[in-house]
Amino acid sequence: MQQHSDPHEIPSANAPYLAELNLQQRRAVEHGSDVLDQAPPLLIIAGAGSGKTNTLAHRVAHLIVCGVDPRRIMLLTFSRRAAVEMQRRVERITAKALGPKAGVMTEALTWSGTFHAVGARLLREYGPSLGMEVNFTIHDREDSADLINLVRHDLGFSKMEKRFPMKGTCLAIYSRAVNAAAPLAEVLAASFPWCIEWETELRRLFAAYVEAKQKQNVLDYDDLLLYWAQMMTESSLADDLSSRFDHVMVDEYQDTNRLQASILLHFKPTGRGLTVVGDDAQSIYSFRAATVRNILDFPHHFSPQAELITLEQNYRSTQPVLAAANAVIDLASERFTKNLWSHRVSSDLPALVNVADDNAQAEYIVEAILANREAGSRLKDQVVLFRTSSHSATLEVELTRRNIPFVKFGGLKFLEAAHIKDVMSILRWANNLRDRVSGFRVTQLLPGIGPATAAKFLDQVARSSGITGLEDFIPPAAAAVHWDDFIRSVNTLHLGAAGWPGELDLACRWYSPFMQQRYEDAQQREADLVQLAQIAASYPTRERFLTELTLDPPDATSDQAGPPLLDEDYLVLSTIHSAKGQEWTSVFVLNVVDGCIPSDLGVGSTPEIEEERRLLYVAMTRAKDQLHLMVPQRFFAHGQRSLGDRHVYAQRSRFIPNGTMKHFQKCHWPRVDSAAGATVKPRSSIDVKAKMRSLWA
DNA sequence: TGTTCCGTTCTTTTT
DNA sequence: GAACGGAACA
Repeated sequence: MQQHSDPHEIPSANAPYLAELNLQQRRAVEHGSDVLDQAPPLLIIAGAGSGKTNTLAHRVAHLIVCGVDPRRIMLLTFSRRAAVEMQRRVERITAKALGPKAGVMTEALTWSGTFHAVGARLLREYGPSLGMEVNFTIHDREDSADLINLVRHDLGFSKMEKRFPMKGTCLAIYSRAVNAAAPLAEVLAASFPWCIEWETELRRLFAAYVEAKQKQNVLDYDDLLLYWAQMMTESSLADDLSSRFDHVMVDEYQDTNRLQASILLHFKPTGRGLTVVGDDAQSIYSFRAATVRNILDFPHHFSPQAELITLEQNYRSTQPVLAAANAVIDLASERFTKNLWSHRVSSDLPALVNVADDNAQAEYIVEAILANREAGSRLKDQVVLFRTSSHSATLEVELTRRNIPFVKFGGLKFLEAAHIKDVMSILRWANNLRDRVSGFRVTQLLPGIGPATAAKFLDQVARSSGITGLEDFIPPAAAAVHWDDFIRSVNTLHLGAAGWPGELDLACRWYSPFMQQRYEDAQQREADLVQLAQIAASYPTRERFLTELTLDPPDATSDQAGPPLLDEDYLVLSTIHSAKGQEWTSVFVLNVVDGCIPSDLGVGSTPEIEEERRLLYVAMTRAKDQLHLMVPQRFFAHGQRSLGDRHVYAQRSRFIPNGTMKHFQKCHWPRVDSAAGATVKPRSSIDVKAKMRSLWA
């Protein structure tokens, strides 16, 4: 697979596979194809629905057709899902141009994935040059929080007279400091002002946390970027890596953070062969330290500057949907780009639907969705979006009651269930006996063993080279019956004697009795383990399974439910964040009220409010034909104050002020038939009860 | 030392 | 409504 030296082989401007692109898209696709790996950097600002993914896929395909070795292309995406989708499209487009031999080429496009996944792969490869061990374990967010908690206890921070920040908060602070590449004091002042007084302790905590990770040979998500970034500051390694890739492309660049930008700039310092794509109006991940400055400042990092191409024609939405979305984003205090336009005419304005409460909201949506299905629209063409995973609870109950299949993205993940974590911990611990979080969890599965005994045992394991030959450790009486089997099973796994995926079966078989004892609903959980075994079978090795599952956890009910469900029709429920980059014919957005969008947690500062505005914009621009914004008059706030939950009277979101109303049709539901007199639904008694309780508050 | 129970605090979005 | 820390009990 060598590059063509003969310029005549470069596809002519009339290549049929490029025919359906518009002028701007075409420019983006063909940028630099006359000079191939000498191409100057390219920045594509691509508005919502402007064919961004398609353009990038065409660019990759075009490069391959022009003779670029696909093994020398790196494609960095925001999620694994996006990477898979991109790959699929590149394949299709390349096949049009190259016919049957295209498959071989696109198969070789192996360097595509998230920054984290690619980082993990590089670190396994370059680890030895960095003084790292290669068989490191990757901790997910919960594991990392657990480890930080252990350290927090060791340092005695868990019992101060004033309460020390909780493990999740500690990790969030650490993570932000790392990803924003900012000093601790700055991070505390900007994002965690209530923790400022703990700066000294936090610094000690983080130092000890880093030390613990290294001792145990584990990396957290942030380390995958941090070590990669460190590697890039070592010029010999950076040069080596840089010379392996002619083209580096980054999707969703508006949602990258400073650490990722620094990796990129060291990777391709001249910018040659670099393409980044994004839309500043859709930046919604600043809570993860993403900064929109990355995309705005991109052109100035290079000389000559990056070429800028803007895609403004929207192919997705009808004009009225787009007009409403534009009206929302127009009110943003800072706007950097473009006004989207569309040829797709429609007389239907987006609907702003007033309903009484959460229940009415759920009923309305179910009715509307069924009506759409009657009219020929599949469930799959419709989506319900929400700010917070818990907002869909009532709707989920209603969908279940009415027997409407659905899949939910975002929120609680399969891997977060206790029994799944237990089994995963067994495997991870067997893989790396120094991984204390896993060992701690596994050891305590045995009856009679709690934190103190587990800690003592793990100390011994750490001092010896394996798990056997620790005869001097005497388990407590209650655990004695299980002890030999425990040691034998873990050791078998540790030695890798059972093979993959047989090892998972072994782990499950050992674990099962403890699960039966521990949980009432063991039956249900047993089914999850079967599910896990199915997933495991699709990975070639234990290490790949552990790594890739940590970096790309299956979504709550989709991947988990597996292929059979994918053939069926189902409704999609998703957080707005998880809906990024996707589109549906009909979109319903829940709780478009102040307190939900914007979230009342996010109204502290102007940038936070602006991000919430963009979030609504992202939600609205997912719609092709139909858009419903739901406005319940009351919503249920989890009882933060005193006695239990309470209803809050809600205002329409501040992002839809009166001035924007002309873009919407206002509806009320249930409809009040004025001729026959108001058909008022009987009020539920909940309010009365709450009032009674509050008499005694 | 392990387990259970009770009171307090915090509650988003995800690789 | 969950998760944590502390206290009481086995």
